[in-house]
Amino acid sequence: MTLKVYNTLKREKETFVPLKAGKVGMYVCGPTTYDFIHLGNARPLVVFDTVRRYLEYSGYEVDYIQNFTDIDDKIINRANEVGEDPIQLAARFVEEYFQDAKALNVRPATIHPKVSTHMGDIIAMIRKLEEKGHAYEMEGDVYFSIPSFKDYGKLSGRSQEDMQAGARVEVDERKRHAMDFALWKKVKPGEPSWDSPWGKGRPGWHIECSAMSQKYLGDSFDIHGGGQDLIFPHHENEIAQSEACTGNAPMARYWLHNGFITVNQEKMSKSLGNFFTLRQILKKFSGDVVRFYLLSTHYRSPLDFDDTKLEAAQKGLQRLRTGRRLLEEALKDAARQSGNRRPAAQREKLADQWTKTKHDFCEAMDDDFNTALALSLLFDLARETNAFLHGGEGLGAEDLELLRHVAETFDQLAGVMGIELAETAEAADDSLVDGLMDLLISLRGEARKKKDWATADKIRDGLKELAIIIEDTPQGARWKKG
RNA sequence: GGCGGCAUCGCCAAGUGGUAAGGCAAAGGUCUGCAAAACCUUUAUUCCCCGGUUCGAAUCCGGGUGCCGCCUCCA
Repeated sequence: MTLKVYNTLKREKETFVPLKAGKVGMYVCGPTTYDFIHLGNARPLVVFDTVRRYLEYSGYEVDYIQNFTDIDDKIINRANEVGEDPIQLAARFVEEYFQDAKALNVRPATIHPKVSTHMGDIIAMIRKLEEKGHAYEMEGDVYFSIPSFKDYGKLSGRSQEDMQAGARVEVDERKRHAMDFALWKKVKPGEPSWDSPWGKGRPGWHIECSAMSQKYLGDSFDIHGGGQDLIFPHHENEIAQSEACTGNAPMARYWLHNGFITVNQEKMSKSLGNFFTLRQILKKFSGDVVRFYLLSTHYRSPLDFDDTKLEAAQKGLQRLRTGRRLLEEALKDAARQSGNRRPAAQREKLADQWTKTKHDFCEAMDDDFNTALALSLLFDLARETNAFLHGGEGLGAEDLELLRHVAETFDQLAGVMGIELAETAEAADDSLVDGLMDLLISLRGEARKKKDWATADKIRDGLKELAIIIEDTPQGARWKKG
């Protein structure tokens, strides 16, 4: 099977072929750390973390680089507002970022480079651009010269003429071309600054990604990811800087861009004021519900946000978890393992579904990471597994072996999506709670034997208040955290 | 004005030429003391509209309508 990815550069799906066999170099634009991330920021984190997991599942060794923009106008402005040192403020939100990422089960990148610790690399690249005639200095500022790079516009599909006509920003008169952009900004009073050949100053926004991706992944690498709004100007400018600097093209072979989160069909953004921070959302829903919700739509489609969507995601995820739990109980319940194996037809039906699931899952993910389809396959497998368990009492050795395979597949495939279905060890390992629950359940069992429904229901309702659900089964009552 | 995307059941959503996945919600049934969970059954002759190509289109082409995004910091 071959992986196909939609490449923004070509505007079509292409077969993915890495530069080096068995290895993938991947760069994803990370956040500017001046505040908590919002849900819109969370989407690329989850999407590209899933891309990474699937590449690894497919056997690739992945070098995953995600930067932090820790020097920037927004950071300086925020720092001035709250009276905090900008470098310190940025560092603080880097820490907060890692907490959010962990809640979403987003693994740390191989390397998380920061602008503030790569000044030498950035300055060296600007100098090289200057030497090659792609950059010019004006009174301490350095600009990239658009006309010096003939491919400018190839990612976003604009011609240089289009852009000149469409330029609405106030044009700095000193620039040679309206669209020339800053590589280095001369220091202003009260701003953090670094020494450079052009005097004190700080880097422009785009140069960091060119310098840092080159440092860690080389002149040319496999995948560059980010949100659709970065296509222009950010990624267009990265291409100009990197390819002008090295003379090699392409900077990245595959450009992947995720769609936006919208609220009432409008883009969620800070300027519209319609954003929700991840922290706000995590007060009502767990990180894996948010992750499940984000992956339930293809990554390039827009995704509309509201609570009802997350509630639906929560219930769907719960259904998968229940299926996984019933499976675990069957595997552990010695009483059911009576040796009366199921009819072969029943077993074959489940075995077929199991085989089909593994195959179709890869096919779905190979088709430009179709996580929505991939997740639906887990539902199909869950239904078939539940039906199998529902279809009789005893389980023979062959049945158990099959169920163990199914359980393993559930965990593996859900793991590719970054979702834990099996109860985690830490959640299961609470002997005090277990002991108390055993006691309550046995008391309730005695009440039920005496048909004392009032007492039995009081215990069940009381526990429900504490978010513990009691379910009666022919094998006795069981409980779970709601 | 330039460039791009989207329109599929009440809601979400997959499906790029072969006769509409999946989830949530809803209805009926099995199980249950009642529940819960699970299972079974039902719920789009139809994919924004109008033409066209084709043996055959949600899927391709043309036109229209509506919505959204980028072109300025933004994931």
